[in-house]
Amino acid sequence: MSNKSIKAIKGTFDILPSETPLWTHIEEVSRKTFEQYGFEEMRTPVFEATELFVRSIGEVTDIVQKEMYTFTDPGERSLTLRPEGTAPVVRAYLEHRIHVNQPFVKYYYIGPMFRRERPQAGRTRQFHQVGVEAIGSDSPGVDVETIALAYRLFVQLGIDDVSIRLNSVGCKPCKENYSGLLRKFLKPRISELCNDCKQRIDRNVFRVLDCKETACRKVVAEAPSILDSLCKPCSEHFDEVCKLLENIDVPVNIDPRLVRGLDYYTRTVFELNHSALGAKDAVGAGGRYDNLIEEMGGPAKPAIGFAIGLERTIMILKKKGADKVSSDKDKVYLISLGQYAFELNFKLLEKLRRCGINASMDPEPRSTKAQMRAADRIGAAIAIIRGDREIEEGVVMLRDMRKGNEDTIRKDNVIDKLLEKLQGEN
RNA sequence: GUGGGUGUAGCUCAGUUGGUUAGAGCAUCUGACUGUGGCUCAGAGGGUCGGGGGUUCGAAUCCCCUCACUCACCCCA
Repeated sequence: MSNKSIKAIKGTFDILPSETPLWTHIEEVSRKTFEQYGFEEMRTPVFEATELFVRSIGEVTDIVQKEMYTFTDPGERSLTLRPEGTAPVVRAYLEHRIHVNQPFVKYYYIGPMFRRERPQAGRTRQFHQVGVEAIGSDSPGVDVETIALAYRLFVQLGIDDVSIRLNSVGCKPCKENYSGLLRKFLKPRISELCNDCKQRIDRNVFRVLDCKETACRKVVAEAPSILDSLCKPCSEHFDEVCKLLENIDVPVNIDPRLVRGLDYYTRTVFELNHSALGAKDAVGAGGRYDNLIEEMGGPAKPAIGFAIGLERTIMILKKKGADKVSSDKDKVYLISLGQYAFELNFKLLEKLRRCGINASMDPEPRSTKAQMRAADRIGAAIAIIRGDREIEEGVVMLRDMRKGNEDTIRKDNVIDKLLEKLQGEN
């Protein structure tokens, strides 16, 4: 390929018509499932003030430090393409003062996110997420509803073998206590840890728990559990979450080593994993963020949410061979033998479309064979064939492309006959 | 940011120790079938062999540089 041609930029990709039905299917299933659970759609801009993400995600996180698409607009404002969906929703929630008359709200969003990472399987620079945020309650029931929804969504998509990891990182004091304990535990064993983890002890201790190096895992296996460091309210909250989850048969594995990358998480955190994805196998994740809204200058409103990655969901569906979605409405193809027939068909084409029938025809009257092939290729249910013979008799021929039989009918009855046939099949 | 791998037709890929007009399958178009798709058969179109430089009588093949893509690590969904 010539390197002069303009190509989609690294980490982005086109979704061609052969793939769009799968994407719209996932979006439709998501919308339907979210609305069953009482969530409403929120749409926010794809770019925001940079400050929004710096404050919410956390200044020292990798996302903010090196992965954001940040630019200065001609008005000298620093803007950033959203790297995740929670902060914008929270911003909109506060900006419209929704808490004033709606103490508890449930939102969902669907759309592209942007992070400048090195692309690889299941990770692109423009990627797509669907997610939810439930704002205004710290009831364990909301945690459970949210986790159940995440699980349900995958089941609805035909993925019933996700595994769910669940943990609680506690409230702020719990987190601080535990990070102290963990440091105290790790410092004497620092020589046993990998180089990355040696630095993590000071920068972000929790991440040591997540390390995949076997040496680190060995050390971590004996580390104190965060669940033992929770304060009484956090501990009771977590127990209640676990109990309720059991009641409704959502399978979770409690994993005291589960931590999240974003700073704002508190208490319940969870991750949905699938074996088809390999080492980094998260397809969805979320958790509580009880302090974020207050930290963003709003009222003290506890909240919880999650997001799932669509590219990864599609990877799973493809590996399962479940990525073929049923085709839409039946189509009709008009075949013209000769110029005059072509003109008559062109008139009929528009009439059919006005009746709500999906109809198309060749842009020019080619050979019968070529037009038949075209009809076959688009998967037409019915071909309307018209040539000099039919014109002379005032009829058209309807060919059922699946059965292979043909009917000759009067041209004035075409639409009624078509509607009848198409309806009979659907 | 780090480390591997791969670049030949729209797609998937062959291409021998360097050898002259660069191949196959799929896809597309045309025909066999002068008005009928899927199957079969025949034919056609489609390539600056990623780019640049070097070695050589001769380079897709060997050397150097470069670009792109890809997988993994880091981190995240």
